[in-house]
Amino acid sequence: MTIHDVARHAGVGSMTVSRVIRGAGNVSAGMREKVEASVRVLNYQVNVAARATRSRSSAARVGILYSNPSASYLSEIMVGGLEQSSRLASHLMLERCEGLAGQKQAVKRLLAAGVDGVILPPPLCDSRQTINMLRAEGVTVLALATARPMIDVSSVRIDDFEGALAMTRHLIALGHRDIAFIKGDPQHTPTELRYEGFLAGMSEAGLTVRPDWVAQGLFTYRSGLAAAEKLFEARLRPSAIFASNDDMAAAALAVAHGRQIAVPRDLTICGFDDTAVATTVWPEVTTIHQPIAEMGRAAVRLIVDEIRARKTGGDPAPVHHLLPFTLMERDSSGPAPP
Amino acid sequence: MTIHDVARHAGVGSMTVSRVIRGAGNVSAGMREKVEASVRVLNYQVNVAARATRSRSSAARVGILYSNPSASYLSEIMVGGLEQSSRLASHLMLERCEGLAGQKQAVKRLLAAGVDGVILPPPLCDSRQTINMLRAEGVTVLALATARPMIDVSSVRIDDFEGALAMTRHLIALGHRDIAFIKGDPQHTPTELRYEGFLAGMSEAGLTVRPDWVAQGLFTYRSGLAAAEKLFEARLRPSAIFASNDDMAAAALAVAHGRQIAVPRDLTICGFDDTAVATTVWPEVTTIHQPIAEMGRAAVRLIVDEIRARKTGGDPAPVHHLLPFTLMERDSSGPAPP
DNA sequence: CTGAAAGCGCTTACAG
DNA sequence: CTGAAAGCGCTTACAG
Repeated sequence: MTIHDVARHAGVGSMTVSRVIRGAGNVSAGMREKVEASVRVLNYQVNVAARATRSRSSAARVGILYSNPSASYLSEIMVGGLEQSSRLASHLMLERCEGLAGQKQAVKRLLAAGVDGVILPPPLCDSRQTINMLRAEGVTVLALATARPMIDVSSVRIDDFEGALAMTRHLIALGHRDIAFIKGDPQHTPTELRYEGFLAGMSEAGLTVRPDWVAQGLFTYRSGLAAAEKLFEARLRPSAIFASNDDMAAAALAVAHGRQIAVPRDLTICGFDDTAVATTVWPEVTTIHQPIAEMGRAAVRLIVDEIRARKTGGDPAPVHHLLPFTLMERDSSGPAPP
Repeated sequence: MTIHDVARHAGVGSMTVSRVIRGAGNVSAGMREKVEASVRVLNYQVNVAARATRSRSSAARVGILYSNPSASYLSEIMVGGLEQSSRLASHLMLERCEGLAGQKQAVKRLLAAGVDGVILPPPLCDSRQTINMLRAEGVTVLALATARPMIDVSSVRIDDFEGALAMTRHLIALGHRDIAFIKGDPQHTPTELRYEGFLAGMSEAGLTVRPDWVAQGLFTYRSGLAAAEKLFEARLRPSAIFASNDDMAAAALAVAHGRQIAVPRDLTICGFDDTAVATTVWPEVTTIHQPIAEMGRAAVRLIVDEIRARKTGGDPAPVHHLLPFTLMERDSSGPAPP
């Protein structure tokens, strides 16, 4: 089943079929319809390999460079990324690195494989050093799920501030007024924004934030254990704990369980990110869902566009794409006790 | 940089270069060396797209059909699978499904995309129904990380019995004699094998298994909570708990934490699989690591071989590939208390 | 707006 | 064992 079979079936030239399937312009409506009908009838599918040989510019090679911490995102990124990549006839590569030395090696491997662009999930998305290393080799870079996009680097993300604000409003709507917060690692970009979103939500409801109800965490489970213990040692016990990621929310859940505090009857706990652990623990954690698959799709689309523009001599401006998040209401949250 | 550049550099014909890079026979040692040297000097890389156009048989399309529970494996599978896939110039697709209806739709989408073969991670790898559905459409199937391979379906896996045996021996070597076990979901294939491996390890050391130290779980965190609570209510407390997966080990850890039992000082806890949760919780869980990336690589290689054999009119026998596991000693295990 | 020709980089026959 | 020719299925110029 080739382009020529479709052309014969539709009674047009092969070039017209090529134009239609590529979505190129310069095709009359009548021709387009005939071709599209034939494509449907014959169940034609482009041969991406053949396409790639001829149109060098289409065969963009895109790498995803990740380090351990973001592994939980990875499969979801791949779901969207692979789909988009096969649609664009681009090639997707996965490369893992750890530490700075490992990073340099990984960049070398990617270059040897001929990458044109690299997508960086967290936390590498916020490493100026990594970005510069890649750019020095002429590689196009895109930051995925970063909280603070750099003005000169294309990004795909959700709004962390708005996410935290939405969660805080949700808790307040459930009747909670005594809300504690577990902050994330000060080194990571989402930390500040999520905390500010929380403060904004409290403030707009006229609620105060007690200093002993704010605990410092590091986004790890272990830090969540310590933070939760600290919160429970406060003079008054909050009716809800908003942890700024799911790992720490899961830890808070474990601590509550150990203290025989029933969740959500006596205490509401919620997180952020909707990673695997949120649905692993029990009760499952109410959290802010990042549309990671969608973000992977968008990332591949944007970076391939940018690569193509660059190959044809252009100097495309960075694109910043903001996607909507979703508040996932699960069993770890409930109305405030009377 | 093409095959012709290499040929010119080496002073041979392009066909000779093609033979060398493909690893085909019929090349004299002298020629081979000259070509290999030039490849190295010029840093030549095959253009997989071009290769794929000519050798039709290479352009195998492989789908990975997964359902939610195995999502934690997915990124690791992709790491190995993508690498192998790009080496073989095959195409990898990802498709998710939930429930039986979703499964039928997913199979339809995969067929529409023209898959030749489908890799099934757990738990779909053990669904005769799914396998038959795919086979009815002429699709080659491979079961990944199944515990009980079906005689007529190719598989890539580790030995669950040996894994559980190794962990049990490890605990015994640490001085533990009072070892409790949390079983998995009776519906899943690894459950029985892991339990048998545990029994074999205990038996060969002349240790008895107390009935009240064996708890039934379902592989979920929640079931692990209940199972651990039950174990702690036994008349005597074990010095080690071997949970048959990491989710349940994490739950046991949470229960121990709640009861102020120090891990690993007063209690050793270990799991199986080495999924993300094993390194999320604290202390990190000692567990049996499945080499998932390697398994992804092997799965793609085997299924592409099988697809090619079938395309050329052959009727290849199913292949069963067993990979070695690794015991990951982390902080949740330690010597038995005196 | 449409199509016949040339060529992408490789491999499959075919001939020596 | 070695290589010149033809062709994979598509797209990029080029001509109408």
